[in-house]
Amino acid sequence: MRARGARPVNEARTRTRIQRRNTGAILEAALEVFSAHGFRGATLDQIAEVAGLSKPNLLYYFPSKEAIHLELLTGLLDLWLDPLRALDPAGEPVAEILAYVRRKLELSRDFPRESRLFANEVLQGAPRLSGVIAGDLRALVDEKAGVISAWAAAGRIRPVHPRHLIFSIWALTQHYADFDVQVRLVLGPAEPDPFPEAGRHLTALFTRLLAP
Amino acid sequence: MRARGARPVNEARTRTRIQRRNTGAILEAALEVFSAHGFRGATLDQIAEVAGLSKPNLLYYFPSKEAIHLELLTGLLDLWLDPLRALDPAGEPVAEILAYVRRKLELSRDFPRESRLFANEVLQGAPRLSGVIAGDLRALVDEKAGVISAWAAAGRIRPVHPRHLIFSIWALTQHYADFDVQVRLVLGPAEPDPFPEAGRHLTALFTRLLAP
DNA sequence: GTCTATATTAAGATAGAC
DNA sequence: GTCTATCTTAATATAGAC
Repeated sequence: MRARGARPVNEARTRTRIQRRNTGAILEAALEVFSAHGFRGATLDQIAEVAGLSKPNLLYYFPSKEAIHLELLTGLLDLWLDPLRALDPAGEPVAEILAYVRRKLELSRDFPRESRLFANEVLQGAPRLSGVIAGDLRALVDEKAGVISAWAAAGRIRPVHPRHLIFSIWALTQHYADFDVQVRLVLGPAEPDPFPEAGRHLTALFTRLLAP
Repeated sequence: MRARGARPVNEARTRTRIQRRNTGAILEAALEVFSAHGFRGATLDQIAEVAGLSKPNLLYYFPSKEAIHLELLTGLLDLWLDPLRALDPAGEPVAEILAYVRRKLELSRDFPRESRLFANEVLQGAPRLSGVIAGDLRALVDEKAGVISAWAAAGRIRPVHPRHLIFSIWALTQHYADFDVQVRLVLGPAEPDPFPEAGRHLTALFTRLLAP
């Protein structure tokens, strides 16, 4: 046993490790609860219970409920926009767009809670995201819309409104995360995993829309 | 001036007229507030203020916040499902489906709050709608999926997964209501009304997908 | 039918012991 | 760092006068 205050470096490392574990548990629990009930519908009690911590302990790591929510939203932006960033102007047009669709559908399958977190936020007027949407996201869409327009002008894809094409990709892929409950209830128990069929359907849809 | 209690029939009519006006104002205000903030995020104070009534007066007409919300949801179901019901097996296949798309897009344009009310509900697990979805809605989709399959089998439209086609129509049209804020922020102020362009885009999309 | 006043509960946040 | 206890506010709902 060492004296109190000794080896501050190790102490710091220990604290950091605990902090990381707890911060991670809180964010994971918050994602679960916020995505299922929205910001107002979620309670710190629920998040604390899911995280396995006490409510005051949550507020030791984050200053407020709002701060946890904001941390989640901003932390997820990159994950959410990376597939569009990856659209390569030098690639084969139809293959590039189909790859984007596939990656977005994989996000819906693998990160449905993240999708619903964003959907909740945008649905309620995007109060915390309007800046990013009107800024970074709009700039990115403008850039990629230019790429798509150039492909269409060169006859490498059929003519299409580039921004509405991007909206269509978002709408069609995110639908399988955001409306997951409805999709599964309508398909019924005989089709427990909608994603393989959804992938084939969307591939056909965008191929027929775009292949020259 | 007539004696208290006289002419009960007229009294009743008067009450009924006031009741109708107030009940309508409450539901209109509730739609505004619930669609913008979700069930938990909405407060009776907000609804009362928008309706121009006092909070206790709200609860004179409806037994609870939950009851107002449920009345809205169930009251909107017909409006929401009618376009799919109208899909005519005897019509020209591509025209029928394009008409369905157009009617759904018009619903998004003209009743965006209703769309967001449903979206909020389904997004959060459809706690109050899962019965209808697994029942009436699923039966309706099954029926119309049969029609679409028959059209495809007869070579009158290109082969397509009928249920995922219906999901695609829902996703693409409702996106313009549910993600309206994002659509407008990304398009920017130069394009203040996304719907005309959206209509042309979706017509092209479904024509290329389905026209044999 | 409508209002003021209030009961009751839930939820975000803090104090202070350990 | 973590907990129990508690403060404070806000929100649903009700009582009771008019």
